[in-house]
Amino acid sequence: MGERPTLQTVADRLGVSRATVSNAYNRPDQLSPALRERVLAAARELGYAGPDPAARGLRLRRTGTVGVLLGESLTYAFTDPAAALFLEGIARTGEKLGTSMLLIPSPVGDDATSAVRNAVVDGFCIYCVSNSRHQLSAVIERRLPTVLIEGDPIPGAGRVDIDQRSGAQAAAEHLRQLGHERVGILAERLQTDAFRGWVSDERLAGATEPVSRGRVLGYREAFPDAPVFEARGNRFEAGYQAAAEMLDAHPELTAILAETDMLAFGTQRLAAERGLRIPEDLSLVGFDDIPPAARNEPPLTTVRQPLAEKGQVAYDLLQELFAGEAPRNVMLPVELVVRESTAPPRA
Amino acid sequence: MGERPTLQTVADRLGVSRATVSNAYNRPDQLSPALRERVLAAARELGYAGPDPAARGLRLRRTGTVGVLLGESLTYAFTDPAAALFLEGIARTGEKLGTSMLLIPSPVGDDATSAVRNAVVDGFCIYCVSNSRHQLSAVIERRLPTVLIEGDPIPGAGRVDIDQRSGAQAAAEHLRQLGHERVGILAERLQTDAFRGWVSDERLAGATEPVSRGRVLGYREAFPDAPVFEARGNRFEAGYQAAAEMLDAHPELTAILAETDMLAFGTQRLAAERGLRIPEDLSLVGFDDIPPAARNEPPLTTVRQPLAEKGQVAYDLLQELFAGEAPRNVMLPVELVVRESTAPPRA
DNA sequence: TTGAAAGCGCTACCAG
DNA sequence: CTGGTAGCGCTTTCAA
Repeated sequence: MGERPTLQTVADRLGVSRATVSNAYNRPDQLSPALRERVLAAARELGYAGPDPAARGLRLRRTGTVGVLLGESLTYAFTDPAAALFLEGIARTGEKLGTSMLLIPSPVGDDATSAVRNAVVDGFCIYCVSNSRHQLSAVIERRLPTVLIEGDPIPGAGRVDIDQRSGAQAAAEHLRQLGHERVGILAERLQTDAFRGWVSDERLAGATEPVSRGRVLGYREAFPDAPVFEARGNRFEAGYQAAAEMLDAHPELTAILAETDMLAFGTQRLAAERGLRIPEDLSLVGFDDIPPAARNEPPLTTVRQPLAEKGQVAYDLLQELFAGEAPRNVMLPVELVVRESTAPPRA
Repeated sequence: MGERPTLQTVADRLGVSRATVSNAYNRPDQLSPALRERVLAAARELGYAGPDPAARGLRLRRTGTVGVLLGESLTYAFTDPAAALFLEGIARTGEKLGTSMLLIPSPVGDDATSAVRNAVVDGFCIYCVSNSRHQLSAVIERRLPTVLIEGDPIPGAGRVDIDQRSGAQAAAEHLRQLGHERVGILAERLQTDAFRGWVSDERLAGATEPVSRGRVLGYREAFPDAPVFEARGNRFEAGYQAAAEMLDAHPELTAILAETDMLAFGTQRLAAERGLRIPEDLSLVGFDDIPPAARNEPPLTTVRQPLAEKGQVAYDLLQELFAGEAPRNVMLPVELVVRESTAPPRA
């Protein structure tokens, strides 16, 4: 114990200079293998774990870590399958390069930005953080390479996106072609507030959340008069409750367009409790195509987006920025996947 | 652009000393509010984002980040619900304190340890990493506060654990009391190799993975002769395939004890395909009580462990170590949850 | 091959 | 309340 050993400690022990010890770790070709071995042995003996990462980071201006900001609480990362898959994509790519991934919380406290300002990272990935302007500007101030995922553009930052709107439109069009005319739309947060309830045209027009805005507008393109209910949070229960209000107010509906698969699952549960069969009594459409969608009973009609690939591409764009290249925008394809939760409306 | 501004840049601009600028950020009570405001304004104007985290970390020997090691690939974090819930517990606790969480990969490459050695963190949480001895010793060498989750003890490290063995034993005993005599056990990795297949008594005796070892031995306590099949990976498909081999070889079985809920789910799928009803034709027991277990059809009998709490407690123990307290061990309770996937064997 | 010296950007101490 | 000063532990020329 006692003093924490440093490069110097090891150097002194061997009677060599700090530089030599440093080289033993970072540039093995700069010294004889025998000496290197001696250095490493001495280090082991002294309990020296190698160059201190903080000091190294200071000197090198590089840490091998990318920071990830999640819009919601950090717990979201592990709760929402779509977010999890995206992160898995990032993780997988980082893993290949041996880089770590720093999950940065959005504390509700007074200084939401301190975690951003203190993050020892080489760059940032921002996933749906439009709701936390402060955090966003803290990231921008850091002037580090940054990639936005499904967010409104920021100058200098790369972007990876999917075509929310045309995906949603295709799904709605699918319902229309089946003969549906009375459909309800279940939305997730449209603005940065904590609203929950029926969505007015004004609210929809003023929507600030890019994902929700794109999807709901896409749905509305096929069904301009469809009622829209805004759930709070992308969770099963939120979908369940939103569906309840929707069907209470509009028992005439023959189909539900949910903004996400999670909301669709909640809707399905409610439908089951009310004795509505899917798709015979009610058609149901989701968005995302998270893995459970295909395993669902009945398998869910939904819009597939390449979730893991999104993470991978985000990481690649970040690499490009590290390399000094100009920021790029990438638009990933979406695809309507028709399964068995949609059918023509009852006669 | 150009030069990245530093504390000094801001100080020069205002004609004050570095210390004053530093104080403006870190000790607001050390200077007049008016001056502080001027400093912050100048910083904003110069595009200075606040003290550099790397330099700060070097000076303070503290970073506000905890490193988390996952045994498997990092993707495991987002794939396995039990791991995800544990991480959520950590995240939630960290979020309160405004600290970030660094996910450290276990690259398969030559230097599995570089990510550990380069991690700019105040401490580590180790989740099931017994399979990567190199990484483990790299962590130990760092001599930072460390907490082990369900791992074999390390001197100086805190530990949070659950009583795998008695939980498993209770589950097995439950089957015995229902009248089962011929049961099969589905295990997950018992040793650090990539084995998959029937488990000999020798292999079981030499099991190095604490979680699997505890659970399987617990199951075996009630059924000393039960055949054990080792799946590769805690995944749905692995459970499916393991169950297939188990039931092919032992069609006489009336119940399956799975080491995890995930393996149980895979087993259920296989059973369904073979026309075996649960629990009428086959009783099924899991372990973990991940959320889908309760929603399963039929609801799964399993052993509940407090997954999120495990993360929370781990974080708390780490805090204690930061505060200089002695490392503690905490054993969290498990509880058999009898649902509808178990019943007496057919006559 | 090796070693001496110059910082990377910051905080904390101490004297004003 | 302010401003010098002394490092935190490291990497990297450059000269030997």
